[in-house]
Amino acid sequence: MATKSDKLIYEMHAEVCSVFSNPKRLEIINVLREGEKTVGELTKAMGVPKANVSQQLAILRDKSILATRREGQRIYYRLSYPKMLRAYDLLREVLLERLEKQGVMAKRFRGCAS
Amino acid sequence: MATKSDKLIYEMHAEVCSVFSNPKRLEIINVLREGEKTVGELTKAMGVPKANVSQQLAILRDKSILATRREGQRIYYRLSYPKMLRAYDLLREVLLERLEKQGVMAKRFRGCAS
DNA sequence: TATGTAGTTGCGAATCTTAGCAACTACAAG
DNA sequence: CTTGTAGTTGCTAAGATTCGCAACTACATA
Repeated sequence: MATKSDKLIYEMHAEVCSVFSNPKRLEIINVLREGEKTVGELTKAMGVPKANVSQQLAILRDKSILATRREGQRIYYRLSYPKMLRAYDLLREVLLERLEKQGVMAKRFRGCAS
Repeated sequence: MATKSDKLIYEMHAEVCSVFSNPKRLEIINVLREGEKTVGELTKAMGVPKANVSQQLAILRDKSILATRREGQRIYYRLSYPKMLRAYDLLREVLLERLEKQGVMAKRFRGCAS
């Protein structure tokens, strides 16, 4: 049986993972893969209101997934844990496998050979 | 700039990842690591009401993260994508690194040498 | 000090998630 | 057909997330 502290770990684990449960946060993480970026650069890359980007950045910063560096007026964001990128990629692979499997199913259903 | 179909991929990616954003689902995945289990076994292992476990299983099944096999009255659940376990482990490592870093900080703050 | 640019924060409304409970279906054995 | 065990589903209240908007702080330059 799971102990009380097991439960606590699962909760903290879920908190870290929940970083990945939002498309905008995933996009931020993916853009930061190339290296550190300012809020303005992220905003432009994503085509999303600055305040909204800043809110997502705050969530990532609070979970210490991102670190920052100020340079004059600009604030540069970067990834704190490059390991997250491996998890990101693995989960995207799972998505792609799933889509392919479903695609094959859809084709079979429609009676296509290829 | 991110295209419309990029956005769609990010959304589907987030959907897959959101599987990890709940402690009970993480526990289910972790228990299934040992091999397939019935709902009753999961319920016992987790100490959570059966209906609640079943709901989480339904979410995982709908996202095709889990597959099932019936045997008499019992239904066995198993992981469809073992890759998810690697992502699970990587994200737990991130958590542990973060905790350790914070632990070190806390110790420094309290002035402990070790 | 005043103005502009970069970024953050607070708030409210709409939406999604979660958990508990009761009622339900599915199978097996008598 | 009835009873028991295994699992699922529908409903609902409480709580969490998300997004847009306006107001805010921080720094630089004049």
